[in-house]
Amino acid sequence: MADTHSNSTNDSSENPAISLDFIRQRVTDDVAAGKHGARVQTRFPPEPNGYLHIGHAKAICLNFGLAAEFGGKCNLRMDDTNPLAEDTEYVESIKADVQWLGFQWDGPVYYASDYFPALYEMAEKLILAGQAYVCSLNVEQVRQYRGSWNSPGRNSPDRDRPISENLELFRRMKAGEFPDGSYTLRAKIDMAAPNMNLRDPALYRIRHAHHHRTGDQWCIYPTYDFAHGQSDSLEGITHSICTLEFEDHRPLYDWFLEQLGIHRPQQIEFARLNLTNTVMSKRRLLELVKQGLVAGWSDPRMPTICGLRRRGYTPQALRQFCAAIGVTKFNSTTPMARLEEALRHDLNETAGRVMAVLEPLKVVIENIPADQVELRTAANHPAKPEFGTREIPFGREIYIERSDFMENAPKSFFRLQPGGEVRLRFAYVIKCHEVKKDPDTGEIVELRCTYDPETAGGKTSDGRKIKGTIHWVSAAHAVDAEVRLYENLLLVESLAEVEDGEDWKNQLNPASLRVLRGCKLESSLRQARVGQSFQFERNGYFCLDSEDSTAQALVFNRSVSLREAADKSA
RNA sequence: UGCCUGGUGGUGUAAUGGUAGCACAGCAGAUUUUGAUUCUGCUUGUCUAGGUUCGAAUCCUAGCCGGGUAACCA
Repeated sequence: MADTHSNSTNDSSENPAISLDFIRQRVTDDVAAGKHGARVQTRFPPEPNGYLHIGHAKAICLNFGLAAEFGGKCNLRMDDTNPLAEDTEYVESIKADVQWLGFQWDGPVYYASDYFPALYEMAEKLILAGQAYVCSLNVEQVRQYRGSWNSPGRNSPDRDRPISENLELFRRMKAGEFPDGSYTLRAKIDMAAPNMNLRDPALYRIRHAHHHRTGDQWCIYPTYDFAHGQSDSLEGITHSICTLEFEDHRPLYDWFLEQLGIHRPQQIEFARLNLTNTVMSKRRLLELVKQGLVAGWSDPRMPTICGLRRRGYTPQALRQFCAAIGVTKFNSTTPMARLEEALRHDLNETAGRVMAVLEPLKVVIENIPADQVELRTAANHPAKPEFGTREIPFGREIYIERSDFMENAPKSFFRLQPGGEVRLRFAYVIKCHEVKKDPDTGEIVELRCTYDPETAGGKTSDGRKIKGTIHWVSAAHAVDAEVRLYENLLLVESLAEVEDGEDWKNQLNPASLRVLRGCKLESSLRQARVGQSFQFERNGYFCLDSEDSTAQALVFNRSVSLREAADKSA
């Protein structure tokens, strides 16, 4: 997929830091020591059972970034050892998301399933070496035999099965002679090991299931532990980076490679990303999608890569964010505001400015004839002349934001009020002298104003100060559109605050999506393309919705609001 | 309760025995035709207790607190 964001990039903040994080430090040391022939090869190994999210982006930036910085390579490998959960739909989305983020894997996409034959051979090798056996215990029995943290486990009654019998049974498992769950192949390590992962872990289980790539070729599938390290090894990975929960698996990862006598990558664990006010677990994300609580994986409220993309996040902003949060082993939580700030930082530099009125209030400028239209020149970026200018029509009837007018305004309010003046951005100063209301509801329906012809461009001829400047759109030229405003998905910062037994979905923010219809946009927005970001002046950064917008019915998403001064009135 | 692992301002993250810095947030001010941006300044921190050392966030000991971990998930 192409980088659909046409705005120019600004990756200056992605320059290599002066200080290295602990992983980069370690890789630096390894290279200096000539380990693995001073070669650096990483991999990003997602399981294709869901869509990638911002947490994966951290891992992607780390793995691909590391490879790039050390002149190495990074593979993309689908960790597809569980046919029950995986699907090609996910494979395709993962590839698209990685590329959109701006990374390209080395060579073809790899699959753990490509190694099923090799893995099978390794399993037989372990059986022959007396280090693996076929066990007939069921799930419940295995749990009981495993013991607990305080008590050692007991050996399986099948632990001392003769090698020849193990081999025969394993081959029959492969041949499909047994039903699911009837046998497993287990490593023979130590049922009293303090590390539970070493208490004879399962290597293979029987699953008469259709695999998204190997079809019905196999009915036994390797477990994560048996597949991951060896896959790394087969690909010549030097540094196998994963998240903290795999720390306890490292001894097992190393054990397999040592027993098999094959290339030994170094597993290094880092803390996964936690973000406030959102959900990140695949299970919960899937729950939102399945229950229709969001409009699919790409709902702009989702922390998925495709959701963020549709929301208007740029690859640059995401990469900058990942670089800024750093890599450690400390279990931290990053405020959502930090992510939003990364987007603003990028878009402030790259997004062209336009005017759009989200909640329109009609203003009639009485001293302009009905048929008069004047073109005003507007800068496309206040600080970047190279963005050029555009002509915007100005006439008798315009729309301004309802919130930019107040009848009984406090002193701190410096936009439009009865008898007061305000500057129309790029146009003239207007003065309000009449407020028209709906006789029944009392709602303000129209403002009658006059403009000062001596204030072309907004500068007064007599030197009087005009404090407020508001945006506006010519009523005769405005384009109607739907605009979607987004807020945090969750009301609470963390789901840890949810009490046991309570449905976490009670914490979903009812205001996470607010749809505004009949918004009045500057006509240039008709030419907006998917992937292009704009700043609607004073309102925030917006982009065309990639799924629901049509030429007849434009739909814009607010990517992120502008920062607002704390004391802003009204 | 075992094992693994971590603890630096409000939130993150540097300092690799030698001035505790940076970012985000917050506060105050300047500039501003976006209450944006930009710029300036400020507040707030080494989990605790001992020890080693001329000198400790860093090394040692003990404690305290947090996270992970007992799928035929990954």
